[in-house]
Amino acid sequence: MIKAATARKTTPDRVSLTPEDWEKAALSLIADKGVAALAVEPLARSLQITKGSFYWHFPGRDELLSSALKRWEQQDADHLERSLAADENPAERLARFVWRTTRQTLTHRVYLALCALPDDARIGPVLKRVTARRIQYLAAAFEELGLDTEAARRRATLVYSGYVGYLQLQAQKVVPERGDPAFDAYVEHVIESLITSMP
Amino acid sequence: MIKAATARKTTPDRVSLTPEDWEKAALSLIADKGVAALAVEPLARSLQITKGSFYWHFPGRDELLSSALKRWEQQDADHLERSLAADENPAERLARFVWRTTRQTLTHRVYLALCALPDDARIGPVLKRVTARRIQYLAAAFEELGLDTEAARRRATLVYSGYVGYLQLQAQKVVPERGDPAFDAYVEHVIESLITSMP
DNA sequence: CTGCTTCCATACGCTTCAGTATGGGGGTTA
DNA sequence: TAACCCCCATACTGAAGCGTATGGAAGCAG
Repeated sequence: MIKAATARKTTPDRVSLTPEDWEKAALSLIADKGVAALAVEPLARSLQITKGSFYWHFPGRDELLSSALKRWEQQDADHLERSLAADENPAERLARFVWRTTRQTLTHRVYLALCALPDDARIGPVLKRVTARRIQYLAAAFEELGLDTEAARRRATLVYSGYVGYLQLQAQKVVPERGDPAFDAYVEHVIESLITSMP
Repeated sequence: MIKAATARKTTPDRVSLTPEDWEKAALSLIADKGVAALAVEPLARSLQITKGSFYWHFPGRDELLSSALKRWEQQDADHLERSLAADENPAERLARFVWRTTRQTLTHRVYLALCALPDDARIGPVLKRVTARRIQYLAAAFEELGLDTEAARRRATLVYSGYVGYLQLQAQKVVPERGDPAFDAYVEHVIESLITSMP
């Protein structure tokens, strides 16, 4: 019908969408509305385009989800990598890690959304790998601080549980968000209780 | 068409379903497959019955969800009530509380499922009330132990975050389950780190 | 026996989304 | 300019699920 309206561009110089565009849009949608809301047609609408485009780039919904998760996992692994590269002392690194988790909100919201469907065949393995990697990172730092392997793992699990749990509580809006002074006080409390006070 | 097959009864002596039956079945389904899986027709099938029954007892899906959540919340509040009634000393009560959370798996699985949709208009308020109640319970105990109001609240938040986070990690199967000796060791570690070691 | 209420079966229309089929516009290449 | 390929639009089919309409069986009241 009307063709003149097709000159619309979200990013100024892109005329055709790439798989990467779809994957990033998918991750945004997941972060925002959850994995269940990841449907082809609504996503296409949000990109001002039709399904025809999608099914040219991807075989189906599952492949989009898998690709998006793969991208997300890679990104998360890179973050950890860079954290390890900074060779501060372990306590400093842990404290920094905790503080850093209070930023990068998109990654966390995706993580939170994925936590909702740990039994999904496509989500479960990715989620498990990411979680295991993060806990392993924490455990290694605690071990450097002098704890034996098992104690370090327990402590790492506790710290990480605290992180995941707090994400949930934030989503429920029962705890202060970043920006609130009470939030900073809480993070200090966590670091004090679980990191600084090492025997 | 065929009418002779209608003499089916799941529980031997029940001839007609009650709203309570539907609500309990709904909670089981939520605990098992999540809130998104709560659909009228599948639920009816699992009860060996048709939609016609459901829409006689409930106006619609939303009302079933609301009723089921109401029942769940009441049940949870009762549990807390009984916990408070036992007038042990606060430290003992906290330790018992932590240990008790390792049982009542259905309640926890429902809680976990609800955590996945904190923004839902029907789920959010219920979830928020339950969470706030539990944290308040913990904070009160910590205050009895001598912490000032804010410190008690921070500590309670940390303990509760640890609980919620561990639920998530269990769902991901990256941490030991109840029954595993490592699980007991971990719970002991939590109690030791966050409760016993009070200044 | 009649009539009324309770509880459920069956059949229908409506909506949303997955996936397919097919065609066409626009740029590139020869 | 003619052929071709990339990218997308449009128009289907089919599966699920929500909610509605209606009828029927079984029990109880009178």
